[in-house]
Amino acid sequence: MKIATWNINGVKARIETTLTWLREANPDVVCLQEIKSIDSNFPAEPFRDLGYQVTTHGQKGFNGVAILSKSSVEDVMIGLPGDDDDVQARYLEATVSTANGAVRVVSLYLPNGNPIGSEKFSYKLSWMMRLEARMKALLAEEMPVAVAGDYNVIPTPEDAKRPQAWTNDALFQPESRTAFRRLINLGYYDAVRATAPGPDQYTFWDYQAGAWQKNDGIRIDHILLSPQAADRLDSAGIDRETRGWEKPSDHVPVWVELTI
DNA sequence: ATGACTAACGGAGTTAGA
Repeated sequence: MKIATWNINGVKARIETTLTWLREANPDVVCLQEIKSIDSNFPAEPFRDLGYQVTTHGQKGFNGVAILSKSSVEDVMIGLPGDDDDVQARYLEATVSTANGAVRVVSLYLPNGNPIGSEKFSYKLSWMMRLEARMKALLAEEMPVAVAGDYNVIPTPEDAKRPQAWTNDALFQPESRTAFRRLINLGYYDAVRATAPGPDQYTFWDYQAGAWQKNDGIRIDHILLSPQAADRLDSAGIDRETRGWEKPSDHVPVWVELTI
């Protein structure tokens, strides 16, 4: 089972790009972020035509996540538990089943958190604490779990071309990186890092200042696997070539292949 | 150098991204 995640930066603007990549990469499950669409406006038909069941959790104008799946989808959970006042559409969870087994799949869009010291930054950190609680509960299920999405965290200096340029950014703050390590230390496996070691493994390049041309990127899109999923990990990768396409997202897809 | 792009909303500039 191939599970991918991609922050497409607007489904309306990215529909053709997304469909082109789906035809080439042919993932079984796709987690989308920043669909920037309410559920009723999401263009589900072209995805259904490619064989996907479509589950969305959107809102007007920004944010919004989705899960596309070629096999059956059950037990959908909308929103990250822990704060009834949080109205931002950033979290979607569902069980994807085949004849060979089931995987609990999360599509998340973690808050950016800039600028440091603002309410947005404290929202990011509290959101990550809620995520830690949820991911701990998921481990207790003792089943394959793939927590995929745009984490908006640069885990280590190796995950940026110019780490010094991010020292005053919420994505690279010690608090953000510690919170990410706490997720790993629950017992999750950073699949893309493990299978794409070394420098220059990036998933985001800014639209500005020729970042793509200079490979001035960062690695902020991650797939964390529970032990039961990591045991089934065959391969993982980053589809960086999509960043060079016409009308690209500023993020590229990352994916894992599991024996399920 | 908080600039540089891009998308959504709305119908001109503002908000948000990272």
